Amino acid sequence: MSKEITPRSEDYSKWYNDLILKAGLADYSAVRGCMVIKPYGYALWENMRDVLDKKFKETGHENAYFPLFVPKSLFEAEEKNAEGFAKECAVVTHYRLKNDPNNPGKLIVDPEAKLEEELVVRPTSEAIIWNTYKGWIQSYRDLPILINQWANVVRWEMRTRLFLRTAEFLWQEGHTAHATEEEAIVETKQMINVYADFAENFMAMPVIQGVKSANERFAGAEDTYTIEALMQDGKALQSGTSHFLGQNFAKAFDVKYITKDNKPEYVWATSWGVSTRLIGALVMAHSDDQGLVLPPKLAPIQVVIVPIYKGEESKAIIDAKATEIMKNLKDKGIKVKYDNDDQSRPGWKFAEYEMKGVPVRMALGARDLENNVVEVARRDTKEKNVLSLDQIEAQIETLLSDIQNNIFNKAKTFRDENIVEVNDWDTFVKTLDEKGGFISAHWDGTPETEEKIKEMTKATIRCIPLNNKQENGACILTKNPSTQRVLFARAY
RNA sequence: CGGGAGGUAGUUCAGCUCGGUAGAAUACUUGGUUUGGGACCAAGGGGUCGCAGGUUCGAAUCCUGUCCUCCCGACCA
Repeated sequence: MSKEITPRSEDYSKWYNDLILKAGLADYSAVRGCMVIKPYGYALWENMRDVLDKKFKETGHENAYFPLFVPKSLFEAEEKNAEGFAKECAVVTHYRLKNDPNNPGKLIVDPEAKLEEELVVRPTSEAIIWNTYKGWIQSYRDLPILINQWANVVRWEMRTRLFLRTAEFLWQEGHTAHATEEEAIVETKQMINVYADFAENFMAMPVIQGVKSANERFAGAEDTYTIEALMQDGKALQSGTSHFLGQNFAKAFDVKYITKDNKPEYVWATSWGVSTRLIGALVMAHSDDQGLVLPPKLAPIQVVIVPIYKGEESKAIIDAKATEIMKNLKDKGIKVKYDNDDQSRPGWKFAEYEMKGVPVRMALGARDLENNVVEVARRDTKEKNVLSLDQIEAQIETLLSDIQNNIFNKAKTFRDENIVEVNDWDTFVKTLDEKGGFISAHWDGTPETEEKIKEMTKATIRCIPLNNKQENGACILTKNPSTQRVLFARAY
């Protein structure tokens, strides 16, 4: 069949692309670097979005929506932020097309319709949002502002990869304003915790929480907190970030509030986001050469029932039983699909749902009905078991939970096996080349050293883990004194 | 932006070296037989060969230009 995917061992990136395309998550589009998210991929995003949205609301945030376009003068207000994003901005310069007089049927940009001021298509929304917050904040009574928006952003990346880095992507961005530094820092940490909890308990993807080095920090932030995950090929993936923005944006947009003591004070800010990149992370974290492996908590379909019948009469009987099982599972809140499509045969369906990563498959045939059993296959281990149809709902519920735990543990074991402490340069380089993974090593704390290491090895500091153990040591490269280890890796 | 690969049927690709009526597999349509791991038989439909020029009696094939996509790198979430 044409639906085979390239094995990971042969070509990891080809495997990844094959998987996305053949599992029906996304397609390439006519636009460079932009992809079409297909219904199955979008369903996955919706599930992620719903869980996150609930968590944001539980932590006191509200959703709002700000414009796609940012006037250039606003965009450039916060210098570091502007500088950081400038080289990847799409810019709107005109607002009208007209017929090409020299080429009938074709359109040209109407030179008469040049904008007074260019509009930047948002690569992130701090500028437009802080310009707005200025009008909303006068007193300490107006604080905090805790807002999130679900949106698309555009970053004109030189090289793109499905989900991991696309020119346009979907994300959420939280933007909060606080009266005190302390409160803003608490918020920043709270949100990275929300992300870590989501990654581990829903995506079943273990992450390391930490702080970015100055080089890797978000443009315009005082501190960037990150969750870092490890992919199966040994490369790290930054999966979510939460920024403490200090008073940088408040100063840039002149956002002050009057304190209880009637003194003007700049507002403290945070911003935090995760994107459709998480889908790429999810794919790479668990999937295998047969296709996707999805965590039950996020899978668009948790259980698929495949009927196996001979003739119409047998089909009718199995239909009846399968429909009953489906109803009972649905009553338990389980997402079930009963695939009684007569156009494809069971074997084809088995392969297809494995490709799509459906966690549990039930195969129900006449033979099973006679014995009051059903064949249940789990996607993660590919184990098949014949289970009694009595209390099947409870058994499936347990199984789904087992699968969720199992794929998390598997990913965690892999991750833990791939964090190594390294104390000398040769081993550092050798480990990167041969094994990949996170390397815990001493660093002298200077941006120059980090830059040099990056140039020499392509490895960057992924983060300085939170609650990092303090110990004296010597920098892996310069041998200068160091007080703690940081995590290095090659990253996506 | 540098390097590489590519654009021919819905899809994957062959054909190009050496110019001569556009091919395969798969998918699709119809009919039949099937259904416990990607079914089988029969018939059928489907492509201005990325685009624009040029050479030629004749171009998917040769030449020039151009657009686009993917992969690797630099940049980045």
